[in-house]
Amino acid sequence: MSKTAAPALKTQAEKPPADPARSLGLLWGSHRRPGRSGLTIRAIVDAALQVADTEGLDALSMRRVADAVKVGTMTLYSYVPGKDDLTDLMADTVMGTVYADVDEPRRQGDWRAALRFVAEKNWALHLAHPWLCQLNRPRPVLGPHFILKYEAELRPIDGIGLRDVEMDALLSAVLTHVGGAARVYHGLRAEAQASAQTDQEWWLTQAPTLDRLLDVRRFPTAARVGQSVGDEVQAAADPEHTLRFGLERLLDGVEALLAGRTG
Amino acid sequence: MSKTAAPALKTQAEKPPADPARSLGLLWGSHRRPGRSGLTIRAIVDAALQVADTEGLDALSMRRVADAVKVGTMTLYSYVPGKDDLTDLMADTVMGTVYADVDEPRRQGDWRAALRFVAEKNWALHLAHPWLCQLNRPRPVLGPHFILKYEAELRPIDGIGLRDVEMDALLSAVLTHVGGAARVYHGLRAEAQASAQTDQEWWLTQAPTLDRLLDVRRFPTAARVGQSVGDEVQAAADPEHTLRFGLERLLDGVEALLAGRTG
DNA sequence: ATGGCGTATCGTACAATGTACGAAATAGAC
DNA sequence: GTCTATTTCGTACATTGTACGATACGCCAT
Repeated sequence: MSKTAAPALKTQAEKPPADPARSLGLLWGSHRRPGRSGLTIRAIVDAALQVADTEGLDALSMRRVADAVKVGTMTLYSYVPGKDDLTDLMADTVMGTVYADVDEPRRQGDWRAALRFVAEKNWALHLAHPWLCQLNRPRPVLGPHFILKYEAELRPIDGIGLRDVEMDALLSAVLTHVGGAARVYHGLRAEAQASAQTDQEWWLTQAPTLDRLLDVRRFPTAARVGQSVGDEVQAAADPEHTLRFGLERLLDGVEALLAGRTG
Repeated sequence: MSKTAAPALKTQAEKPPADPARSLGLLWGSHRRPGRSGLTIRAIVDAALQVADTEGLDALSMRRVADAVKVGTMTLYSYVPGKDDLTDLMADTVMGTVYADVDEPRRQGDWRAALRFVAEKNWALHLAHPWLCQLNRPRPVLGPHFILKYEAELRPIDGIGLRDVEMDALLSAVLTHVGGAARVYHGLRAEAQASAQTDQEWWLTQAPTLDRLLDVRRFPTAARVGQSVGDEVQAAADPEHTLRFGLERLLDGVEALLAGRTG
């Protein structure tokens, strides 16, 4: 029927092997060894970070990065196997900027203070690099800075009475929570910017449309709570409140668990 | 320089207005009104869901969907303004499959049982539709099924002693937690499938490479905990454990808060 | 039945993307 | 200075979302 003569059809999802050893080696290797043109992996990653931080992940293309470092597009591929590896490098790189050293979280006091500190720093990380929760790498990155960050975040909750897997689960819960709040936060920001309005104005313009559609009779709770949340968003402090509330509940829950074990 | 004669350059991020009223109207409108070819929005969304569920979000293209419903690609655009709106419709549609009715969570018992039920159902939702945590819509979808789900999830925690914004924050924390666990879960699954190995085998093949790179002297805690987590993953039950641990801590924390207020 | 009108259909086209391929240029070894 | 291996990068291609316009069809007045 259609005249398109497909040269090859992919019924299965077939990707090139994506050698994990190669990727790991890249992450852990030296990024400062210059090539013939004086270019380094470090410089490529820095340029990519610059683009992503200032123009968003959508603007991050291989051509764009190549232009930024003044080489031909394909030259990048002699430094980095592909775009995914580049984003891995970007992610691992910013992981190195979170803590001054591997014991900084530990120095904040008890484990509660440390986890609050961890949450704060990760929140700041997501604010500085909005693309972090956009890039959708399925596998964890496992670069050196990531491991170091993991170590830094585990230390203050080591020995407080949790099993190893519980420590991991707790940390994962905190980080996931921060990431989720950041996603919401950026969603609101993007919305505001897209409509060239403030968050407040967005809710005001959307309210009439929603009111007509959202029947208070059918959705009494949702309508009331949504209204309250909308009011708070107008008051501007919202996603951080959500973040703090969930975090404190989580910490209280851990405290209860520990108390139950020692008591 | 380059011979590409760009007809228009975008220095700024300029998107077509993406009329929110239009999108909302589409979400809340009738999806069963057939066009001249007998096609309906419902049928399009169903076909898109089929593709995304079975072949992944990467395989979801307008051409693919159009083929599935046996129309020309551009015909879709007389039903749906664009791909983003289609994914919005997909998301809202599956939101309607989570609960049997709006009071199902409430019927599970107290608020703890209800929230556990909510977490379970959302977990199942993410397992059935892996693309859910991949699609990166910045703004919330706000379709009818989404609102109904929100209502269903709010009701059991209404009147237990939380302020409105706290109810929203708590629910958001639970859902974010589930989503995060699901992301990890799918990451492991994808990894295993990509390498045509089981999770266990993946850890086994990666372990030697990692051991060489990951110095136990520099990362004692991370090395030990990572090892433990790896062992548990081999034991197969892991992401659900992480999910359950964080959830229970969160619930305990809420309980402590409520006890502090009434006591 | 027939003519006309409005809209649904959809073939073609275009800009953008990641990257495979292979020719050209260049640095280092002798 | 010549040879060789590697780096550089222009070109090309498949794939994506979707803008544009020509076409074809259903419906209504006649």
